[in-house]
Formats: sequence, structure tokens, C-alpha cells
Amino acid sequence: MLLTIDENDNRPIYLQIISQIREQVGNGTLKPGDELPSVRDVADSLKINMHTVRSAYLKLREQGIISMHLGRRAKIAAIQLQSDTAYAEADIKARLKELMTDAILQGINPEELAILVNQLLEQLKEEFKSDQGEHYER
Amino acid sequence: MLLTIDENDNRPIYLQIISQIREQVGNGTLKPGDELPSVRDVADSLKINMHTVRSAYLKLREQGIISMHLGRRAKIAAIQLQSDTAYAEADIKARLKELMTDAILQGINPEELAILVNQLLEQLKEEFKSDQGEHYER
DNA sequence: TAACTGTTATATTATTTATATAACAGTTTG
DNA sequence: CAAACTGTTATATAAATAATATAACAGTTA
Repeated sequence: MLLTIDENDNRPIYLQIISQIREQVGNGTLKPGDELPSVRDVADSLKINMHTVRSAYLKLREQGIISMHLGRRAKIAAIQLQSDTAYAEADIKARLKELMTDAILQGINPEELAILVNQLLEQLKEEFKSDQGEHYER
Repeated sequence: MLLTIDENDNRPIYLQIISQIREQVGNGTLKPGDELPSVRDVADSLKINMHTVRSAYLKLREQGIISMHLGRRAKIAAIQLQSDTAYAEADIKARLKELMTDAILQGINPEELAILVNQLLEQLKEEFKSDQGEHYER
């Protein structure tokens, strides 16, 4: 599994890891049941501390994205707990609005933005369609 | 000018202030030349420290959103410095993609998302059109 | 001149992020 | 079974960020 640290990204390392794993779950690179590399392996390969990786994994578990158990390797969760969708939608909407005003303030006009958004939407729709596959957990 | 602190928002106070002002600039509530309340006034009304407000204002100045000068009250900048648009676009695109995968993971399907996005886009387009008005600074 | 502005300086506190070491407790593998 | 893996817990430390508190300074406005 590919994980990297972007020095230009001002977010903390553990958040970058979370983003990348969520991204890969979202686009199907990681599927339910897939095992994640151990916290020590990730730490070694990225040359960071074990606990930095672990804090990322812990958050992901809280979010229902992965499962972790003592002695076992972490894996992508079988069931994505989709917390209260109404709340989620309000949250997403707020983030989206902020993002768009940012975009416009930075000189991207709404037409460009629309193109950008629709490209991503089409992309995600396809991935979403082909991702209604087998779920398992033992 | 309306500013509030959201206890549920886990972002630092100064970032919340930045967001709200950018938001109001973006949607036309604040226009170029409009004066901002003094750092002390904002601090008093929100019951926070003067320097917390100031750090928000400083960031906004760095971003070219407002102008600040010794002795004078801060005001919305006349010219929005639109920093390197290519870079901005890449940044926005990355944020957008993350947002969308988050949305989908939270149980919002792409169709709902598309509706959400297009509503906001239409809204912003109108605001953008009616915002090509008078700019001034003395 | 007095009452505002932002600015600079110094200090302190709390929280977050990341590292470092070490031991513990389960699971898997040879 | 034993060794080599897993995640877990504990403790400690360092660095950076966020927020507060006071006080004085330096321009601008009324």
C-alpha cells in the first residue's frame, strides 16, 4: 500500500495518512477485508514513529473505516458505519461552501469550478458503481 | 459585522474568524473598502483575546483579503491578489477530491452530491456576477 | 489633545503533534 | 511449543501551535 508524506502539506502527518487511506478506500484501491501494513512497517518505511501511524489508525477505527484487534493486523472494515446521514450532509455542505468561496477568492471562477467538480463527480460515480462488491469479516 | 465562535468546530478560533470573513467577502456581505471592527472590539464581543483576533487579521492580510495600517482601521482590500492560479487550482482540486470521497464514505451518494454541488454553484455564480462593482482605496 | 487605531514585546498556560523506549498481551507461523 | 509477529499500554520528552495577559509604543481620527 502506498503512503507518502507531503512536506508541502501543512497538515500533521497522522492526518495525511488518514486522508490517503480514506482516499484509497473511497476509490476502491483498498477494499473491505484488505489488510493494512503494521504500524511498525509503515513507521519504518516513512521514517516516522510507530505511534504517529497508530494515532492515524485509531482515528480511522473511530470513523469505522478500519478494524483493529490486539495481535491481529488492521484491516479495512467490512461495514462502513454510515453515521447519521443528515448530519453528514450538513457537514459536507458547509465544507463544500467554504471550499468554493475559497476557490473563487483565489481567482477560479465558477465556470472553471463547475468543470472541475463535474469531472470529479463522473469519476467518482463510476468508481461507486463498480464498488458494490463482496463484503466479509471473520 | 457578524462573527461567532462555534464550540463544535474543532478548528482554532482564529481560523474560524478567517473563514467567516472570507465567507462574507465571498458572498458580498463585505465589499472592498468596508471597514472591519477593531481587533479590540471583536475580542471584547467574542470574549477572546485581542491577539487572537489580530492573528486572524494578519493571515487575511497575507492572503490579500484585507489591508491593515498602523493607526487606521482594517478594511477589505480593494484588489484581491489572486495568487498563482495554477497552484490554487491544484490545491482546490485536491481538497475537493478529499471532500467528495469523505461524502461518499459517509453515505452520501454521488447523485445527492451532484445536486448539492450544483445548487451551491448556481448560487455562487449569481453572487459572482453581481459582484463586479466599484473598487476603491485611498 | 484625547480617544481611538494597529504594533511590538514579553511571559505564561494549555493543547496538539511527534518522538523515544520499554514492556505487555494477544495472534500467527515455523 | 517457541519465536516472530501483531496491536496496546505506559511514561517521558520535545517542539510547535493556539490562546491569554499586560503593557507600552506609534500612528490616525475626532
